[in-house]
Order: sequence, then C-alpha cells, then structure tokens
Amino acid sequence: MLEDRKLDVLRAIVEDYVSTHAPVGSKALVERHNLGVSPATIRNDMAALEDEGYIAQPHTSAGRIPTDKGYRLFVDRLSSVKPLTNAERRAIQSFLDGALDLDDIVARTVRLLAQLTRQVAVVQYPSLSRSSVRHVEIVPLSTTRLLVVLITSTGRVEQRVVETGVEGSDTLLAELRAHLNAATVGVRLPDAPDRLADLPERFTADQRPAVNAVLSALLETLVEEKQDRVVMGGTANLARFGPDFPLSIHPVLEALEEQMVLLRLLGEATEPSVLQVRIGHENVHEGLMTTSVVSVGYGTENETLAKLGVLGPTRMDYPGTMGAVRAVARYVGKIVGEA
Amino acid sequence: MLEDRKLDVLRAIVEDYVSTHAPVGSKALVERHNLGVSPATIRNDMAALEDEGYIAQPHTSAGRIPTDKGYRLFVDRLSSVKPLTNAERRAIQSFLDGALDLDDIVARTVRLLAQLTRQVAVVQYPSLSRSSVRHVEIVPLSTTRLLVVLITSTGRVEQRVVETGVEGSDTLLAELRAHLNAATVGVRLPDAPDRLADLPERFTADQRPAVNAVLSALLETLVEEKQDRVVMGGTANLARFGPDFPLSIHPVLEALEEQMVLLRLLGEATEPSVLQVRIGHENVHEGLMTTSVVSVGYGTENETLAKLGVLGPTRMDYPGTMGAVRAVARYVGKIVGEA
DNA sequence: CACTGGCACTCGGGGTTCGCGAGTGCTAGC
DNA sequence: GCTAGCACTCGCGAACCCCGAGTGCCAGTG
Repeated sequence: MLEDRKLDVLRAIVEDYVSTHAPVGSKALVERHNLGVSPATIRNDMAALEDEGYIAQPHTSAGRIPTDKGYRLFVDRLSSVKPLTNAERRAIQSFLDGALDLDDIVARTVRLLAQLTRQVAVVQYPSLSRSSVRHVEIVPLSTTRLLVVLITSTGRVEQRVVETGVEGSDTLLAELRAHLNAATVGVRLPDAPDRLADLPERFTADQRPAVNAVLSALLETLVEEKQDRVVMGGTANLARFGPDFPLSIHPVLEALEEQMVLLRLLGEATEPSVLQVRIGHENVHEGLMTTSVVSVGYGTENETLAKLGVLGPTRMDYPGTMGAVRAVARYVGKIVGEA
Repeated sequence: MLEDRKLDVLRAIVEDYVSTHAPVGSKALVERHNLGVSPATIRNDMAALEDEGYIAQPHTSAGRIPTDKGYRLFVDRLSSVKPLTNAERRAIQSFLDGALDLDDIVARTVRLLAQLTRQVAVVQYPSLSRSSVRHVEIVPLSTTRLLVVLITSTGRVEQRVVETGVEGSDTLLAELRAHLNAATVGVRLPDAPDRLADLPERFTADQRPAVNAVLSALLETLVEEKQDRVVMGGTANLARFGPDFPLSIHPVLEALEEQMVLLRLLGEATEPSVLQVRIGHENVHEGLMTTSVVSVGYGTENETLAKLGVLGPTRMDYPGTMGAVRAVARYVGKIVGEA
C-alpha cells in the first residue's frame, strides 16, 4: 500500500516536472493529482523517495526534481509507451511515402522525427553488412581509370574510382563485370570477399594488374561499411530545451557533430521494436550527461538494419517520445524492407 | 586629411570591437592604436561617424559599436583579405587530399571551413547543370524493375528505381544502354534531354513502354538538379558567438535547417574567387539579420560549379574569414576540377 | 582652424540589501 | 498511519545605490 503510493508520487513528480519544468512541491502535487491524502503525508513519502535516491531538491527549501535514477524507474515501471493518434500516424505515412531514393528516405525520417518529438533526431543509414549485393558495375572513365559501382539490396550505391595503370579493353571489362556479378550477386556483403578469392586465377597474367586493382577497390567498399553514416537534424530544438539549458548547449552541439559519438549514441543493435532509453549519466559521453536518448532498431521483421532515435533533455516526455520513435521506426522499417 | 583620419578611426573601432567584443570608447582607442591625437579629437570624429550612420552607441553613455553600414564600408574600403599562413595552407591541403569520393570531399570541406573560421560552414554540392554525362547504366533489379544510374563528370552518381510494368529482355537493355550512352555521354546535363528526344522512335512499339519508363526517369534525374544539395557544419560554433548571442540562437538554427534558406544564403553564382559578403540586414532572412555571410564560388578556372561559405556574427573577423573562405574554395575547386 | 584639456553630466552594470513566499521537517494529536 | 500546525530555511526578484567609463561642450592654444 505504502509502496504503491510512493510510486504514484514519483510518477506524479516526474509528470509534473516534465510539463511545468519547475521543482514540484507537496502542495502542488496533491492539488493537481487526486491522491486522496494531505500534503504532509506526501512529504513523508517524498522524504523516503529522496533517501532512496529517486528525487532530489536543488536547494534546501525548494520542491523536488527527479534524479536520473527516478527517471529510470519511471521509464521501467511507471509509464507505458504512448501510442500515436491516428492523425499522427497519417502524418508519418504521408511524410515518408513519396521518397524513392534512400538518401531521401533517411533525410525525411530525420525531419519527421525532429518535428514529431521536437527534439534532436538521429538516423543511421541501413547497414551494408546486413544487406546483399544486387549488382556490380564497372564504368570506364578514361583509358586507365575506372569507376567501380556497388549496388546493394537496400538501394545503397557505393562508388570508387580506380587507377589501373594499364589500358583495359572493353572485352576484359565485360568479362570482369560478368565474373564479379556471377560471384557476388545475392550474397551478403560480409560473405562476398570469400566468393571473390579465386577471381584473379580466372584471368591471364597480363590482365591481373587491372583485375587486382578493381578487386581491391571493390573489397574495400564491401568491408568499409562506409563508416556507418549517421544523419542528424532538429538541432534547433536544442535551443528550445529551456533557458537553463543554453549554458550547456555548446558541449552538446559539439558532441553531436562527431560521427562516432552519434553512432555510439544509438547504442548496440537490438531487435527491431525494442526501445532503448539512456538517461543522463547512463550516456558515457561527457557532454551528454544532462540528456537522454531514446533509440530503437529498424529493419525487416527479423533483422535490424540500423538504428534511429532522438536526443533530448533528461526531463523529456518519455511516453510520448517513445511512442513517436517506435512508430517512425516501424514505418521506416517497412519502407526500407520492401525497397 | 580629416576624411582620412575618420576612416582610420572607423577601422580601429571595427577591429577593436571585433576582438574585444565590447563597445569601444575614445580613450581606449587612442591607447591601443597610435593615432597621434587626443581623445577629444577622436570624439569629434566619432560624433561625425555616428551622424553618418557608420557607428552607434548602444546606450547613451557607452562606447560605440559599428553599424552594418560601418562594417560594409570596412569590408569594401578599409580592409584587405588576409592571406593564410603557410601552415594553414598545408593544413588545408593535407585535410582535403585523400578524399576520393565526392561526398567525402564535401564533408571534409565543411569540417575544414568550420574549424578554420570557427564559424558555421555551408557547402553546396557541385551543380549538375554545369557538369556533363559520363555514363548511364541500367541494372535489372527484378523482372519488371530497373535501376537507372547516372554518373556525371563531377563524380556524382544519381540513381532511380523504375517500375516498367513489363518484362524486359537482356538484349533490349543492352541496346537501350548503348543508345543512351551514345546519345548523352560528354553532353552537358541541361542539353541531354534534347539528344534523347528521338530515342523512342528507334525501338519497336512493344518495346516502347519500357523505354519510355526508363527515359522519363532519366530525364527527371537530369532536370531535377537534386534540389542542389547543401551541407552544413560547425553549428557548435554558434554557441561560441558570445553569451549575448544565445538569445537569438534559436531562429538562426531554425533557418539553417532549411535547405532553401541555405541555398539562398550562398547567394547568386559569381565567378570563382569573387568573394561575396552579406552583412546583417543585407541577408533577407529574418532570423539571420544579426549574422554575416561570406561566400564564394568554386570550380574550374572559368566556371563556377557551386558555392561555399561561412556564417557568423556580424562582428566577425572579416579579413581572416575572407582569406580562409577564398583559400578553401581554391583548393576545393582544384580538386573538383581535376576529379 | 584644427586640436586639446577640462568639466559637468549621463546612465548601464554590478554589488548589496531585503522581504516574500514556497517549501520543508518535526511534533503532537486524531 | 495520517493530519494539522508551526517554526524554520533560503532562493529569487525588486529595490537601491554607487562607481566609473564615456560623452558633449566650451574655452583656450599653436
């Protein structure tokens, strides 16, 4: 009984603090939520919650605000993901439909997430390693330069210029193209290098230099993962985080410009639809200790191709944000899956 | 004589204000710069400059700060572009070398500009309209779906998925590929559609649907200009603009997230190496009235492929910024030109 | 005439003071 | 176990004040 009410109180504190963004006191609490007890009782509960580390008071005589630990409990046990309204669903759909090209899908997703959550959105490109080769193309640029183009099943196109050093004939190119495609089309990217191991043997010695040059370029492209590109948007929302936040806006912006940090931000790959929430200090990065990240994998039903998420102040609307992130991930997963 | 000293005074005010970022008074002025006259004399000049609208005082009894008009005069007549040090040149070179792929070049350029100027950097992708067709490739994805890939002379790769609705034979594809390349390779993108006008006539009636589908996708790609993509970076520097600036950081961030605004920011295309400076209110966009933009075209010697620039507070180090922007543009132009 | 030194005046910013009021913990009582 | 009452704390904003940088003006000088 007591435990129950204490949790109710914590929930109420989180909700009030998130919406008003001011330390919340016992009196205001009983007024806004109809807990059937007096402020004094609440105060006892609050004292207990503070002892246990779920809330804290910024100054001796002010209301309480949730600690990271408090938010953690709130997210884990006291709230449920808030489903979107139908209007929002429609908005997502109409916003994402009509994008053919992968770049466009990612760009639209970032904008959508930023608008929907009013926070900073981060979207990772679908990983090459989970996709397979759809086509390899070789295009002569000049007598000694070639462009190697790799097209993946997720619609991604990778390109690389190769300096062969020798003149290549059209027939050689055609043969090479045929062999490459025969060996790799339909194969997972990480598996493709194995299939290409015996390729040089199929060509004559004088053809080897050109073949090897093309091959090594292609292998690079296959392995490189294109450093897992990440796109970010909605940074304008940072300024909206509150007039207390701007002080620390600089480290956050700085962190967000680092691709590596963005990548780690999204966390480990998980199954699709499993939301991941990192609160405050749970984010390793120094500049992001006052922020929370809600992320989730997206992709086909049984595998995660990449992740996306949003970043906001620790005092964010977790249920709403989680709902939005999950919904967007589902739609994007569907689109990427069928593309 | 008098005119001359007044200009000296204005120059001194701009320089001091840019470096100290505090209203500058007559006394401090004579101390820091060795104008051979007394503060009182300077005060007269300052009063005159204020009457003419070049400087203003924020409060009745404070020092003066330059107006936009003052900066304008400073840029036009009182300063010269500051060349970079050799160390900086080397830094640019080593930073940009080693990028093969166009995306990488643009990404590196943005980071470089942002670091060099410590401001927000904006770089436009080399325009398609100035480049020519290097190769057109058609790749079957499934029996009725094709991927049309356009490779341009600037190394850009554009792709589009086409649903033909009918099954196409390999021979048809080969023929189509050959015709497309024969008609367009080496042709400027804007001119390419003309060369393709008679293409359908070369095919039989039952081939037309597929041919037309591919053709219209390609034409779209040629015309679309890919909405002239623009990349931005260094937004973290916004927070550095000063503790007075954060108040207005929000509209700026908001503006910078709009592709259209970014594009207009860079201004009209000009000849390469002709620096363009827009100061404060000269920027049409509302959120950017307290910022200045230094931009310049880059490309080959005789034509501009795109523009790049930086955005900062009106009180920026114009000579230094202009030097950095110009230097970077030259290097990037060289790289893009030879790619 | 252009410049200078002197002087009275202005006024923004920073530091200090002060009182309000929200919020608390404790204790006695229901 | 809950409540009502009460004394106490302390951050915040308002009011206040004063310092000093800066100004405009004016009379004097080479």
